Amino acid sequence: MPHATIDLSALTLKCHALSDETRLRIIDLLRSGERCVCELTDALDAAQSRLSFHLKVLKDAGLVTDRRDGRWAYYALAPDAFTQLEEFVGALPSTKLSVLASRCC
Amino acid sequence: MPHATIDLSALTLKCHALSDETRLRIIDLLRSGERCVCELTDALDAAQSRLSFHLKVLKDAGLVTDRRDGRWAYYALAPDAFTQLEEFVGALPSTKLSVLASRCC
DNA sequence: TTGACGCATCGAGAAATGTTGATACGTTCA
DNA sequence: TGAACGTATCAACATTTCTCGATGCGTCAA
Repeated sequence: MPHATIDLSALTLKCHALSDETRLRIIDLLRSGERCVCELTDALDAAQSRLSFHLKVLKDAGLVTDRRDGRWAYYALAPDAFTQLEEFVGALPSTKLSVLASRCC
Repeated sequence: MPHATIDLSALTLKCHALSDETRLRIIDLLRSGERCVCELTDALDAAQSRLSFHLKVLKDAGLVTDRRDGRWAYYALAPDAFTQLEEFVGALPSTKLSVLASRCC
């Protein structure tokens, strides 16, 4: 009962999403505003299916949002998610995980 | 030349270290002070080689330090590393990756 | 010096993650 | 309607990560 009940999946999802170079580069490109997938494939010189895969990881983690416009899909950062994760990482050395997991992300 | 020169390994190492439930639980146990490996194996009910593996991941990421005392190895959190990572995550949506990578972590 | 202990490391296998090319789906425009 | 486009998804494979048991090394105590 002690730790078996804590759900850490939301936390590990977010951290995992930031643990890949391609995804950090995507975030870097979205810093200046939303981009469609084709702009990202051009900028990163990566296959389109690869970008879709990584964008899904980022979206499932809640770090980006997507928007459909005609045949284009635009992705943008979700700044609040970064703020939450920032607080989580900062509090990690001093706050009980059970508290963080329930409060955060 | 644009992004090929940025070394993101230190950043991805740290984020990857936080993307695993076992390692988050280790951090949770180290919150109240340093612990030897055998205390962690007891608390987490995990094989000793498994703990050593995850402790190495955390250590390579710079999130924990280790200290030898006789036949025991004591691990402790490295709070500064969490502070740095906290700042990195918070700055990510607004600061160029090249700047973050060179400054941070 | 020998044996028990605590820990790191290794190899092998299992599981998860990432990549690639192909295909399918909805949209736009002729 | 049909063809070109942008994107998501899939299957297959490659790569990485994790787990487990075994082994080896240093330390301590008898």
